[in-house]
Amino acid sequence: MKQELEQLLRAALSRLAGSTLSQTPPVSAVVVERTREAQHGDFSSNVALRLAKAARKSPRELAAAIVAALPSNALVARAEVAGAGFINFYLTPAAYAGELESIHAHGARYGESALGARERVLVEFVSANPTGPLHVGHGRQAAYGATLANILAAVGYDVSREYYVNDAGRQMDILAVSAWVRYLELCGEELPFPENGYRGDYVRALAQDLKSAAAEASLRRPAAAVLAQLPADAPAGDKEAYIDALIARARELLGPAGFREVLELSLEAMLTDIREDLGEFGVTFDNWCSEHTLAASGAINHALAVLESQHRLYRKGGALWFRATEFGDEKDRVVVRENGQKTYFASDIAYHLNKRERGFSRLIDVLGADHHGYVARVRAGLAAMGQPPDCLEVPLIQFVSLYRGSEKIPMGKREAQFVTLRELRTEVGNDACRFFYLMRSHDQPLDFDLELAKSRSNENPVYYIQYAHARVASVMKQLAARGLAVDRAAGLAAAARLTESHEQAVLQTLTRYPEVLEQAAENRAPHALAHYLRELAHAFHTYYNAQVFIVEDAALRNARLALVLAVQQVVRNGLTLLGVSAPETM
RNA sequence: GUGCCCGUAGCUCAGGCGGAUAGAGCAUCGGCCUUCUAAGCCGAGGGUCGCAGGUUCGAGUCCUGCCGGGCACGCCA
Repeated sequence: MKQELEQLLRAALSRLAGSTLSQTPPVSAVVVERTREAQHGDFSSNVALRLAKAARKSPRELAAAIVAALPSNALVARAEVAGAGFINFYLTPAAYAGELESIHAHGARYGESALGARERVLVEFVSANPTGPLHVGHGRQAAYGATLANILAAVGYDVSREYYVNDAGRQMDILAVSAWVRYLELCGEELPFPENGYRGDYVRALAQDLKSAAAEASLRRPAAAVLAQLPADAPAGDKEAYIDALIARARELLGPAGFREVLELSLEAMLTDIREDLGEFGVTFDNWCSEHTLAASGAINHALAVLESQHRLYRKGGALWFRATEFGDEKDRVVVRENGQKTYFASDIAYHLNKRERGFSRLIDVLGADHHGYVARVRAGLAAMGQPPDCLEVPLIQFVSLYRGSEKIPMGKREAQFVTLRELRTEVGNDACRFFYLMRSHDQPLDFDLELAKSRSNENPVYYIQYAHARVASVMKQLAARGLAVDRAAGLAAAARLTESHEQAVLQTLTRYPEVLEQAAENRAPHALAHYLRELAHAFHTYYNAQVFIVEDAALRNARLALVLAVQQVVRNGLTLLGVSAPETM
């Protein structure tokens, strides 16, 4: 509807070009918006106000000329000049009837559009290190990324969802050695647990896995051999030096293959856990991209070669540096350390170059807010490798604080008592969990109240929306119980009977859905959809209380049922994008 | 110190490519179940949009400065 009105305005403007206007204004000047007040019509445009100065006319005068030049259209009952020079559009009943019909015709696909023009977008999200279970912060990133991807796909982007697995580097060694030490404990060895090791219970589970997998305790070594001549651990010594020495010792005692076995098994177990956790949460990926595999394929060397060919690298102090400052970063960055090791940054830019080379024109990285320093660096890297720097977008997801009522739950990785996503989902349920994560803007810190999310009351917005869906289902059951059936065609044909103010309000809200989806996609703002669904549910509940749907008059009854079924359809479509179920009963 | 995010009703937050009288939920107060699910609806009160300037026909929205809060600034991963 909105786009059609914009086209009408553009047509009017080009008719005026050469006379009233010196030239046809740019497409971006033509903006049509929903009105806030019913007395201002259904849609409104401020083009005349924007163009008045250039046209050397008063806004109202120009608006009148534009209105006079508007082609006639079946959607528009009348267009008039109002206020300072706004052009207000009043739609015909047929316009709404047509949109109602469209909802029924498109069903689950209503709201989809071609806005994205099949542009290939890679949405990378979660990408948590596989060194422990996901926590509530990852949950927010998962909900955001999955929903954003759903919405982008709905408006016509060719979307791929990816999880980047940081399975190379020291933190994997630390995980492996943590699991191994727990395994040795299980075998009956007595040795201290490293200060810098991973302490969570899941590491003990990994040790159990190791024990059942390792035939005849083949990975067991005497504690004395493990600990011989190791430096002191914290607090007396350096915990970093200690764990590195312990890793080296493990490699030495188990051999490269044995150590690799421990590492692989731990990694696989963690990834399986993460994959299942996310799967239960309704979050799936098209690709799990392994850093280790990427590095083994030569991607990092390739990226470094590209940088070298552009003369963006230099040596200083034995290390290889990238001239990031030439691309807007605050300092140059090391890509290969003095010891010959490539940095995490090197593999990061290699990964992003790889994304581009796989054919994705737009890269969206969903990251935690604490990663914001990383954005300028990676963008600099992309630019230096000849990629357009604005192809990378990084929505930063602010932190989640958990509350039980008014009491804040302390969190912190170090204390090993941080709340996992699984615990949260188990306690409040997947639906409430996803909705609560999504109802706040992602750049706003989130206070997640467990009591509220669990409450089955009017305080809880999830149920409010789901209830609207279930209520429609209930109406249909009542209908059947009275020996009646819906005649959708008859209802749509009688759409002109939907003249009550509540019916107009429901229609008006329903027809906004495609606009909401496009806006949510363009602003990367899934929460806009959550808010819209609450408004739609409100319009419906109000209507439900004000009017009886199952009336004697068959034409009116079918028209109302067609309207109410359309509400159910749009609620279901929206909830599906949010990853929230749409129940038939509550 | 430098950079990023944020500051809107008692509380939690929408509204941010400038647009007409700033909204919602919760909380508070008052109403509505013999009639399609009351997990619902209707009504009332509640605001210096952090502060000060600027840009213009028009600023919660854009610009500058300040105040306040959060986060980040490694040859860690």
